[in-house]
Amino acid sequence: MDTNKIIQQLVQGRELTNKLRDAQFHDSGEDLVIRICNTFSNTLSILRNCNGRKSQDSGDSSLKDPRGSYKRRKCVASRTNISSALTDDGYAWRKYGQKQILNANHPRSYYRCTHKTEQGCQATKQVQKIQDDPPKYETIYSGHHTCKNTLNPCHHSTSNHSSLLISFSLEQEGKQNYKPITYNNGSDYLC
DNA sequence: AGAATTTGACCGCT
DNA sequence: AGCGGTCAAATTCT
Repeated sequence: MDTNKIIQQLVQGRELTNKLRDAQFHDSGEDLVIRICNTFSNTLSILRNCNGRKSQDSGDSSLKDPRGSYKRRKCVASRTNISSALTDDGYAWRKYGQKQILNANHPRSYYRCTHKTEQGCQATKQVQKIQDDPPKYETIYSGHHTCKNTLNPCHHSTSNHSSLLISFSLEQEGKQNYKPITYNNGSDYLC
């Protein structure tokens, strides 16, 4: 397939969304537009990754091993998402660590997939607040979900945005649905 | 009671 | 040596 054309189209879409965001800076719509921008950015970075260095990683090395000899994950393909709020990405995450990072005002939280133990899912993410007012959070995703996420999406009858969010989330993650509920400090997202 | 979070320690990398 | 990522025991929550 012609990934260059796809990238070109996505770039155009992102730019248009940026213009839209600048034009209408109202609270309710802004968050959604930011999400859309992030989706474009993520898709682009994924495509560029595939384009640039194909065979590089192919699965993540053995990171595990009992204490004393575990190897750190390095150069794993990652995606960065910057959001004005802590948003649910549809996966169940378990927090496993928190660190104060040098020259950062806020600690960084480390999450791994809840299904890591049962299904060996290697997906992880790091969440860090990068700005106070207005709050902005940077989420760095590493690895891919190999788990079968058993969580079902919430269908709040009051939410008119859910269908939109679902479709974009599907694009972003390649599977699973978006559940528009509040972030729950890293624990499982349950309806 | 089981699951999730917190937090200090450990370990690899630079 | 210092930093950042992960582990795992202790603690808290449901």
